[in-house]
Amino acid sequence: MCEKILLIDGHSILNRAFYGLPDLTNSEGLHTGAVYGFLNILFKVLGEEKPEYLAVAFDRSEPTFRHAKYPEYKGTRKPMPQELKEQIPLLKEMLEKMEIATVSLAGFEADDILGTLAKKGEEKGMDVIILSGDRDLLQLATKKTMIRLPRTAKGQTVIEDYKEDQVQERYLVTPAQVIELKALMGDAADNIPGIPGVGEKTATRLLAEYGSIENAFSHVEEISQKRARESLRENYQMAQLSKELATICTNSPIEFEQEKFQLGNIFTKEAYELCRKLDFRNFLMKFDPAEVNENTIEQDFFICNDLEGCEALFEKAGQAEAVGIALLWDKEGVYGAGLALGEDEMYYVPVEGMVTAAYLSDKIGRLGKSTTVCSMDVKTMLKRADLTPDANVFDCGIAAYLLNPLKSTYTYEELAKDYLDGKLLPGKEELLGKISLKKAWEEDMPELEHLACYMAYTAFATRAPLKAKLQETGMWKVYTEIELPLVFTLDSMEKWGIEVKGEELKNYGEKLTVRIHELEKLIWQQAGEEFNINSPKQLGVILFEKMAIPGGKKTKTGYSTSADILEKLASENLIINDILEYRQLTKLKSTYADGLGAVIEKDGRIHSTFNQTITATGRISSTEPNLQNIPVRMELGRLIRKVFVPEAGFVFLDADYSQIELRVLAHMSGDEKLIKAYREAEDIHRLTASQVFHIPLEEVTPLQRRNAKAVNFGIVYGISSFGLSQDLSITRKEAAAYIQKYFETYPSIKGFLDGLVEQGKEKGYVSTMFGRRRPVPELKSSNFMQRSFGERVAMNSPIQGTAADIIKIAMNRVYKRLLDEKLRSRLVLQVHDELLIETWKDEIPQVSRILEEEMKGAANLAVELEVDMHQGNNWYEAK
DNA sequence: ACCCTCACG
DNA sequence: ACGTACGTGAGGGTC
Repeated sequence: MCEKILLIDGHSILNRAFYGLPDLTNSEGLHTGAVYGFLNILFKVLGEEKPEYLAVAFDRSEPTFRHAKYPEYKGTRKPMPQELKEQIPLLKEMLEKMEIATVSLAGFEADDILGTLAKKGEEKGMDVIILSGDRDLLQLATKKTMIRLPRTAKGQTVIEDYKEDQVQERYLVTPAQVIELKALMGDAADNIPGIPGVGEKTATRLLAEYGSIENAFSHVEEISQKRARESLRENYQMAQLSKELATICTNSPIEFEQEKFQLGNIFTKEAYELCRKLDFRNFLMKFDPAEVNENTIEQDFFICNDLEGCEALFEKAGQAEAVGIALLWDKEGVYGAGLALGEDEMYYVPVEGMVTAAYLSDKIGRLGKSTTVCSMDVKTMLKRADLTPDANVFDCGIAAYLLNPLKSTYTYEELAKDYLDGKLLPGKEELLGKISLKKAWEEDMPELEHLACYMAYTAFATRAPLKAKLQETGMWKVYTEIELPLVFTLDSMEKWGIEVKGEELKNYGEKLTVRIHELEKLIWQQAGEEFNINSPKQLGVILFEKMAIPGGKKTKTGYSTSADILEKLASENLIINDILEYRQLTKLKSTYADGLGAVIEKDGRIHSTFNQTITATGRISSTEPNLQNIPVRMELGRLIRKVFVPEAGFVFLDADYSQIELRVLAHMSGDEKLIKAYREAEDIHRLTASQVFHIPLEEVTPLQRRNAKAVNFGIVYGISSFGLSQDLSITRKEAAAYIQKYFETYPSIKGFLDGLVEQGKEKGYVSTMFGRRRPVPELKSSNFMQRSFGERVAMNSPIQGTAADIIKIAMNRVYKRLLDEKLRSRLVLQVHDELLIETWKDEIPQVSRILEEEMKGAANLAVELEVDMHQGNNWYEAK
């Protein structure tokens, strides 16, 4: 086997990555997408080729010998975008840290360096691989030099390989003739003119017949095509110059520094740190942990796998002031636990022999009574650890969420980076990759021990800085009095779940299917062809091209077919109504009938997950399935609620706050008139209409009420005349007039909202009544749209967030009272302003009282918090 | 993986 | 001139 050298065309591959892939930015806002793409392809090719030598060539900014011959060379290039430009030094830094040789030479392009090194490599008897995005390089292909050209096909990167023979096969010319081809055809990118009137076809034919431009010229009279013949005659000199320009120099004055090109370990500690900094998580696992880990935490990891040892360990842990705990489990089993007794004392306890899942559950439960159990995610741990609501726990994920609710994940390695002076720990993905916990456990992988210990370590070590920051920011109370107790409340709701009648759900779905098929036929009939109605793309073409319904474009990718657009066209086009009904029914079928049916568990109940660290405002969210968006507005959809039923002997009590956000607004703004309105009014929207339009309450028309209601909503969302005009289908001017009248009617509201924006700009965040913060970085944006968004967010978040705080407080109190008063009734759902309690029939009066007292009493506002309550034998009836 | 659409508050 | 209401999650289509 020959030795092999890989030569890379640096700029060309970087360019390709930049234009071919979505841009990325790291947490500091650096553009990194092109560097990421470059490394991706580098790793791929290194894996395939396994070369002994490697060099990356770059162009330089100085003029080259080609400019001396032809000053217009590359003269029409567009300037490189800043986002790409700034990635060049970044790539060079990365290559340097990977100890990969980079080569450049004043007066020469990267191509010339590649050509020269390829030739020298061959002379040394090596196989040569050239990686570039530029087809011009094909002229360098030989029997021993292969050109590899990556391209994107169907979202996947595939590499075309060319040795001498493949060039001939694909382009019907020899590598040397690639130069002639380019000279004949010209190259717009390099500003090489070529022969006008000669394209790829003619050029290839000329070369097949005459071999070269010179020979073609000497037989110019024989060329049958008139245009080509005359053009070649006229432009022969230019063609010769083009040929010179297109020829890659293979004897540039560059050394073949064999030693420097030698490929060593590219996965150095320095490169690792840069990958970290750039958030290239996918690459981190390529590095050898032993090599890159500067921290010596792993020295302090111990395994404890016998019962006696565990007894002693938990005994000692129970006496510590706090312990970090990480419980490793998934649906298939419990695998072990990590314990941190100090920053330099971590233990891994695998489930094994006498140390069972139940043993760990019990031991962790006991720790909750004697010490503070710190965890990255307490609620998840509660599913397999016997901790009661009175346990002492610290939840690092929730603490970090409060400190910055805009992050999408709160993993231990992120928390270590953010709260332990930038400490770099390997994350789960990096340790285990795609390997499941179960597999790692079965095979006794050391990475599982490391995962458990790092997680426990982080939980332990971040507690103090997180607590300090929460106190500094005034959020310690929100944390201890709202969020932490809520962990237990939500855990209980998840565990109870809610019964769903699977059979009825199936019947409902089948009824939908019948009508869906009818509609499908009707729609196809009217369209005159069969097509996928679910495809907005196909539907757009059918409606707005084939049927030529006037409606026009909206989105970047094609026509908008959303319901609000279609509804405007419905009156004149019968097909539209059928499409709208079809859409409605397929939604009900796929998301609800089928979707919910698929997640009913063996106990006949659905156990959703309530996420506490997702939203920017402080609300909770619900997933797998989402039980916070079960249909209610349309009757047909609302019927789904009939399949949600209480267990035998129970009924549902459903309690919801009446206009909680508007009441919060009244309180926070202190607007006397709005507060007074709430004290008097039965129907706030009607009263708003009466006051805004200066008409007696009795004379308010339904339309006026509807408009006033929309304005009330708009205010809460961070009003804009455009948004309101869209909602009400009125002009912006009219919308602006409504808003102005509203602000005149309730004068303190405007001042309050402006104050929120002002505060957001000044402090960088806005706050709820209880001190929960939301950062609003958009307010500093130079982009108008972004800034406007920031302003609306600044106005909305304190209102939405305060309402979220209030219902969370109410939930905790309701949950506590149900426990304290030893009731069988249980909280099962929260839908932002609504609580659903599965109520033991004998307890109905008591639970009603509890709900009313705790919901109304959750906050003391200048206006009453009003609660509507209903009872029923299913969720439909209880609304 | 991303967009569109639509369900809820 | 920009081109939007605030906050979510899920399913289907497309590339």
